[in-house]
Amino acid sequence: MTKTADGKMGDGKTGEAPTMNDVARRAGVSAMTVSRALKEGSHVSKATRERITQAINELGYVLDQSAGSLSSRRTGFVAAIIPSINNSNFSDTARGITDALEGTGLQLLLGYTNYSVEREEELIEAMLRRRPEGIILTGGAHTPRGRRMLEQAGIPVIETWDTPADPIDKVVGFSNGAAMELLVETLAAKGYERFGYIGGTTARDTRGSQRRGGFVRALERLGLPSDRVISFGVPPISMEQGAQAVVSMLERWPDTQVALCVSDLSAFGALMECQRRGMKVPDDIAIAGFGDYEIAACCHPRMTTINVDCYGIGRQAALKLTQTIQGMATEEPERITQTDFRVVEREST
Amino acid sequence: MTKTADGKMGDGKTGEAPTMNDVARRAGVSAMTVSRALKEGSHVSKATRERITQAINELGYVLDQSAGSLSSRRTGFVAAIIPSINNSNFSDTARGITDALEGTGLQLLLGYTNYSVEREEELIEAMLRRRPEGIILTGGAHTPRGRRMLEQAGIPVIETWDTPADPIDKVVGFSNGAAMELLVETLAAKGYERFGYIGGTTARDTRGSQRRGGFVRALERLGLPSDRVISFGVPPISMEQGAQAVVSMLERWPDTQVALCVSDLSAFGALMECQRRGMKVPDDIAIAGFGDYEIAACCHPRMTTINVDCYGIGRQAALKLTQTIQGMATEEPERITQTDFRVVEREST
DNA sequence: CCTATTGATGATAGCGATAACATCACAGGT
DNA sequence: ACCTGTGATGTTATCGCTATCATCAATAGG
Repeated sequence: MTKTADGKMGDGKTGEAPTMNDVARRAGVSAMTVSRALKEGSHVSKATRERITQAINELGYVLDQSAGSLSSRRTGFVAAIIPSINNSNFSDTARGITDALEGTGLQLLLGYTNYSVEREEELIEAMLRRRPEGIILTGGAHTPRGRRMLEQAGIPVIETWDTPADPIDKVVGFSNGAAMELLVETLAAKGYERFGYIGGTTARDTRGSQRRGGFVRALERLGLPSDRVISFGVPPISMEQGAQAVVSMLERWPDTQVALCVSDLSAFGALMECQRRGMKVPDDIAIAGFGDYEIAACCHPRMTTINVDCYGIGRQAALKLTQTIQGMATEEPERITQTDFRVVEREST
Repeated sequence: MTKTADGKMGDGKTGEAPTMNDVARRAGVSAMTVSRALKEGSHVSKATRERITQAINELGYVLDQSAGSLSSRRTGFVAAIIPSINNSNFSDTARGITDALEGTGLQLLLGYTNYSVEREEELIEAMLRRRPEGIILTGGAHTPRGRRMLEQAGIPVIETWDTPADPIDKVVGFSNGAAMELLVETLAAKGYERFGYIGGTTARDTRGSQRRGGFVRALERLGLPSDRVISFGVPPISMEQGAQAVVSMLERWPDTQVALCVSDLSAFGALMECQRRGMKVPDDIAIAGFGDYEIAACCHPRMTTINVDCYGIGRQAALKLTQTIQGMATEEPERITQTDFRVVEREST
């Protein structure tokens, strides 16, 4: 309950929210001056600024940015679309984006697709309606219409988490296939020969498919059998599904020496299930994941996995975006940025 | 590369994005009719609608919603502020919100505070600048200015994940203290007597503090010692910190029978650390968490915890919001909604 | 056949801010 | 004293859309 002496009621439930004009009138200046006072680096005298600040506080005024952006033709939005908000790899990327946007005056508009390109298309349109100044996507697989909208939007587009063959604009990512190949090679060098793979069904999860592709390629190159592939559950596959999948795998190919999983989550599920069945990891079976989630470093035994710079992907994507937006001053940033990945060998292999 | 015959270039890189007037001209109607054609439930003849749709496709037009909302005084935004986007409990809530918003034409504007009320205040202001039609917060602890802004915003405010003593407007949550009390009682009934608690330092994480409060209260009521409290690390505490904390606990109070943790994540870290040290859970020490994360159901041994309806909190909050926004038609929804929680007894206790 | 109702469309006037230009006062340099 | 530059402020004209009212035709009811 604020108490005010003026005509309007002061309990915060004023019929209409105050506008910049209300502030201007109260401070005895023009609206333009208020606008200036609210923007850094504008010339407003100290005394005036104080009167305006006071008026703003008295009225409880909050700038209306949608009105402002219509006029200034800058919305201050950056859109980002990730497959899932619940997957800590992608939420790390979202964090990286937000953090890199901090202080730029740009705000993140976040959406998630549930790994569906159709949903992605809807989201692209919904975001584009808000006129973001740039857009960050996960992966390079889009519907034709989605892609067309992106191309025509006239804003920088950054595809991440992948290295599309035919990128729309800019890219910050890595080859999921190559990463998995590296993991296979590393483990093969340790003497493992009978590899199994656990992943989700079908191609909805493009990164998952690419990892499986890398698995097969690497084994073929090494002359090892590459057919022990379990596809289980709709991506993203859960811990529980990882547990079930490893059971299937052990039934079909009981002599499997090492199970590679599409992500640490399914790998963890598999690991726990093996322990539940009294198997020793890595002695009876080795297990490795992908993503280097928190859990991989903490579980027992600690999990071998591929570390991916999720946060860095987000940061770099946002950086590239802001450079391009404010850009022109400095050089245009590189179109393609390859991010690092590395095998983290731990106790599970 | 679209090919067009008109003056403008057709490769999607037209200097200026087309506006509704461009569409109108091309379709031979007024802008108003285009606007109607883009809105469901407006009277536009089939033939006209088709011509407009075609013009839109040819031009690659996308509605500018910021302009629209200025005019219609409805932004179509709902703001939500959560402590962390990386915590699956809260991202579940965010999912619940998004899902409940689906089809309402409302879009989520998501921000996270990193458990800082100062950051929350900044976020509240940033979001309010976008004129959301409602706002969903986590917890009932805000800065005075943050609270004032919320009260004056003139939009429905929903506080979640908690039951504030003095709510701003509406609430969807549960008592974190009561939930922890229930857990203590349940375990005490099984015969445990020497309880320890692992949580983060200080009050930044209000829900964490309340859980600890419930722990102490319940034990006092039962006449059991309530001083075995380890505060370790800045909230939210990680798996790794949980592991370290349980070590401290065992050093100080080696005969602790059961360790309750502020969340499943720290509980999991503790569980793994105990196994690493060759302790049997629950025989040598029992462990329980809070939140019923995916990991609790999947680890070995499976973890006893408190299940909280994270997704439902989000869903119900968003539902309450949309009801209030479109509202008036039906009854105003209840101000306070208590959500369920329950003890899930598993193998770790 | 006349009025009432509904559907389809257009014209006009903002929504609340800011860009761009216009003033005016004043400080310095000469 | 004169010119110039700059800081402080105001005025005007949009930004791209939609609310609202107005118009006119077609349909329905009696």
